[in-house]
Formats: sequence, structure tokens, C-alpha cells
Amino acid sequence: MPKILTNRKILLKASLKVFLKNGYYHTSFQDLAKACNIKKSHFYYYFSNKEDLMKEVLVYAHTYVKQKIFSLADQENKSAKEKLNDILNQLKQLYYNHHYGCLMGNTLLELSGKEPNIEKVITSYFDDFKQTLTSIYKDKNSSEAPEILANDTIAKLHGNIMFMKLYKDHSYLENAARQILEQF
Amino acid sequence: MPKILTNRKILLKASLKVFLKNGYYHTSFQDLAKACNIKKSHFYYYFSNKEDLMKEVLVYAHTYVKQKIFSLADQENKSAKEKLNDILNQLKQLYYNHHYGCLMGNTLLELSGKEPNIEKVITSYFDDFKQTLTSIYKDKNSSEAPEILANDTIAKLHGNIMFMKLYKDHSYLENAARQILEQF
DNA sequence: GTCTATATGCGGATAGAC
DNA sequence: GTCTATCCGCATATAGAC
Repeated sequence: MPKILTNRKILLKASLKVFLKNGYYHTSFQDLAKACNIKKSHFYYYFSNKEDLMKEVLVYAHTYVKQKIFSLADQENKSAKEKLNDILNQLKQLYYNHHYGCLMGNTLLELSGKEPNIEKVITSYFDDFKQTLTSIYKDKNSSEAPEILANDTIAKLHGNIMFMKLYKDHSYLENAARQILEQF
Repeated sequence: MPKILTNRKILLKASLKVFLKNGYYHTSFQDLAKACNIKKSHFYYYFSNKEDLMKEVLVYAHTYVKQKIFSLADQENKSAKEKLNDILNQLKQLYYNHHYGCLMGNTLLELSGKEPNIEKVITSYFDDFKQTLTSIYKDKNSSEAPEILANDTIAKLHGNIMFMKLYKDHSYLENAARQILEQF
């Protein structure tokens, strides 16, 4: 009989959903415990406190997106525009099953200036996102610098993710992605 | 001697700053009372509860922006581009004294799906914003519908307000505003 | 209109049994 | 590794004196 009935990864995945839905401050260990099917005190066996848990959740999310999506920028035998298309399609799938928006964006707006340790993880995510798109925009002929184009694209995506959440309508992200691709 | 030492408007203005800095759930009546120089129980004389207070704060903010900024779209003897320039300049001033971002955007991402009464106020703000810019883009020759252009502009602004908050750097909004104006 | 005092519940966190 | 029990503080909110 295994002594381990759960593990960090299972807890991180389940906690992520709760944080995405409820935000950081509005999520209690009670909520998390319910979603994870464990007692709330048991979180302290795996994590030192709530901040630590959230940090790990965000690191987990970043790692997942990096491997699953950002890595598509490294595909050989594909054009820059094809890579961009792949990335945008995968990003859309991330957001299409709900109306909770983006965990990184939500958490940034909620915690920036309050929880420096958590903020660092979010910064590293957006740095990574920007670098990924910059590498793609380097292949585009444009009067604008690739870093600027990458920033514009991320800003436009997240502005439309905001609209998506506000109006509970996926078409905002759909249209933004199409427009970004057309303008490449 | 006046019996009224404070009033709703004073409380709303001071509370707005606290909510902008700390968010909704992370703000306690303790924090608000300190910023307003009253006892925390005294809020219940003016507002029925925290949700009601926040709603009033957002209504106050909307009214302020509507009168001070959105109204610039109605100026006679100015071109559409001049009006857009005026609005963008005023919006920048709203955000340039701090790195807390936008109260409407922050609150939307934090409370959407949780506090319907508050969400309605936010929706009405963005509807108003969109309508204001739509009226301006109607004067522009473009293959895109004015509503689409208005949406794009708001999305781009708020995406860059996010960056502004993340990197504590005003130039994101500055550049976005310049670019929006150039593309008119 | 403004205050003091207080009720009540829930939050994060710890101790220690099994 | 997982649980029960519990501490402590703070949160929202109310009652009622002045």
C-alpha cells in the first residue's frame, strides 16, 4: 500500500483551478482542501504557507506553458508565421474552456506591489513570453523592432482576454489572434 | 457647529485610493477607516456593506472619467484626431502618478464572476468607453468598423496598463498612446 | 453623526496523534 | 502522509451610548 495518496503535482493542478476561478485573497485553504480532497492542514505538509503554494502554482503553470506552447517557436522546418499561428492556436485553447481569464494576468493585477516573491514568478513568465515572440518577429520585415512588436502582441492579447472575461465572449480573443496573424 | 464632519464624497475619494492600491478583498474596513480618519463602524452609517461601498466608489470613478475625459469626444470645432489626442492625454494623466494600474481593470479581473452588482458598474464603464471611441472612429476612413477600432484601442491601452504595472514603467502607456494616435 | 463595545465567524497556521 | 483539534487574530457587521 502506497503511503502517498496525493503529491505536490496533483495539489498544484487542483489548486491552480481554484486560484484561477477565485483569485488569491478570495481563496481560502478551506476552498483548496475541498477541491483537492484533503484536509486543509495537510497543505502545510507540502507547502510552507499560502504564498509559497501560490508561487509553486505559478511556476507550475509557467513550466507547462513554456513546454507546451512557447517551445513551438523552436520548431525547425516551419516559417515564422506558421510558428506564430501554432502558438496563438494553443493559447486560445488555454482560455476557451471557461471565462476566468488568464491566471498570470489576473494574479499580476491582484498581487503586484503586495507580494514580491509571487510577482517575480509572473515577471519571469512575461519575460519569457516576450522573448518567445521576439524571436519570431525577428524574421519579419518591419520598421518596428521585434521587441516592440512582441510587446504589442502580448498587450493586445491580454487586453482582449480582459474583454473576454468582461463580456463572457470568446470571440474577442479569436479576433485578436486572427488580426495578429494577418498583420505579420 | 456642523454635525457633518465628513460626507459620502470624501469617503468615496479616499476609499478609491485604498481600493486602487490594495484591491477589493485585500482591503479591510480597518484600512479604509485609517485612510478616511473615521472609525470603521462609521462606514455603516453611509453604506450598507463593503460591496455597496465598492459599487459606489466605482460609480463615482465612472462619473468622474465620463465628465472629465469621455466628454472630450463631444467638443465642437475639433477634428476627430484632436479629440482622440485629448482623451489619450487625459487618460495618461490618470495613471501617471502611481503604478497601481486602472481601478476598473483591476477590479474587473478580481471580481468578475463573483460580485454581479459590482460587475455591472464595470461593464457600464467599458460600454461607455467603447461608445466614446466608436463615435470618434466613425470619422476615420477605414476598412474596419469603428466599433472594432474602438475595441482594439481599449484592448491595447489596457494591455499596456498591465505592462506598466508589471514593469513599473510608464513608457508602455506612453508608446501605446502615441501608436494609437499615429494609426488614426 | 460619531463614537465605544462587542458579537460572530472565518482566515492562516501549529501541535501532535495515528 | 494524513488526520483531529485547536490557537489566535482579523474580518464584517451590529447595538447602542453620546
